[in-house]
Amino acid sequence: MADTKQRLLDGALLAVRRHGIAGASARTIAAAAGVNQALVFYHYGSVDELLAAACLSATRDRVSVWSNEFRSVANLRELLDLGRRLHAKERRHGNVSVLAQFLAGAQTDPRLAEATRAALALWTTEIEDVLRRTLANSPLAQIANIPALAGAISAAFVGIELYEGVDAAGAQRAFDALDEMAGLLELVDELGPIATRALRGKVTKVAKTRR
Amino acid sequence: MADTKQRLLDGALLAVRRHGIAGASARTIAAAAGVNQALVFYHYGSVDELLAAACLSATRDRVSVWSNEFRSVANLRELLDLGRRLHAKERRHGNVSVLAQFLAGAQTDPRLAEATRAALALWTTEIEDVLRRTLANSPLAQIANIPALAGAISAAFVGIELYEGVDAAGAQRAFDALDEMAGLLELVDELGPIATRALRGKVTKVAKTRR
DNA sequence: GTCTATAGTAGGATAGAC
DNA sequence: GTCTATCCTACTATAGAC
Repeated sequence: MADTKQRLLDGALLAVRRHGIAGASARTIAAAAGVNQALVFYHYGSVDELLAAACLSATRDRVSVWSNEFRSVANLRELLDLGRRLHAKERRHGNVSVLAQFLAGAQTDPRLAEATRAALALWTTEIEDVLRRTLANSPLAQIANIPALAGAISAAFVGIELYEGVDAAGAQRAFDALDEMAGLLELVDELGPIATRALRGKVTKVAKTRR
Repeated sequence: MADTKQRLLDGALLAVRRHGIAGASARTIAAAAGVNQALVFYHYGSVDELLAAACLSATRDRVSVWSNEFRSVANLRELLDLGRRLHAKERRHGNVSVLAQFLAGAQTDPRLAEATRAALALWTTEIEDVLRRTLANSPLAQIANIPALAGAISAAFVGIELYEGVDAAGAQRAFDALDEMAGLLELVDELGPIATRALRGKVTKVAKTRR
């Protein structure tokens, strides 16, 4: 059945959630999936291959769930707020630190690295679209490299996810701190026409010297 | 000898660098340290315990190496520049992704979690001092929770480290993007007395409503 | 496609000689 | 303190019955 392949994908994620990437073996995965251990190799050839497939498939699922929310984000603060809701909800379902686990495992496993890079790119693309849209009329757009900034945001988010695993309260405070920073950017935006024009002028100057 | 305990600490790091946290076994560690495998258990009781000790000891070493540099940082941009130099140099010595590896392993291992939290706190404290010093005269200080912001910065840094493992060019671009953001903050700082006063006023207002 | 059985390997941990 | 030898467990992967 095609059902078994799917169960193995789900089982792989469950095993990573429960035991970390290090403890996700053919046996723990099969147990979590409720299928026979040999089927891992029959359907996917190796544990690594299954993990890579699970990483991509799961990320595709989650991104598509949040895709509409990303589309409705109107400014940086809302993006941060979405990030926070996403963090909270996905964590409750245990879907969060999984990507971070894959990322860690990818450091020493090329096959996993390829899949993880692709999975992260799915999130980054969503953020990129938001930035392009929300920064369209901002001086920031002139100075910022949007895809690069999107990558930085994704990476930072993953870092805070990992941080949460060792210091939950600290991670919560970190999100608060980013809220404060976003609030500051908002204040800059509301400074009034004179200051805004001055800032825009400076930014344009800097942007020129960069080219 | 006390020498053997040290060799095991070094071997543990070497093993994590080479094989990731998942591949750091008593055997690979002992091989990297050039000592007998049984000594892991004689000196540290278990592999986890050795890894925890290695994480703390190594972080203490690295932090003390960079401590003077942290002390000479005068503004946010210099902090970012230090972060970049730190990233480059430590990575060349392979000392970088180690903390990220520990952090990933810590997600499913309480003993490792404790040590990793403490190790990360060593870096965070350094950053906290820098922020407190450099933001002393900035409107930012009123609005920002300095320890929380330091935590966010540490976590984000670790995230970019992990990101580098799957997409080196992307990580490089992420640093560039953060440079651009720091540049923007600098521009805001240089806006001139009128705009600065306006911003300061707004910030004070916001800060009040928060209390 | 799915199962059992098993070969072969690697790892955690300990006992006991030196 | 350090070594060899070893036990036991868990893992990857495959062969072969059904």
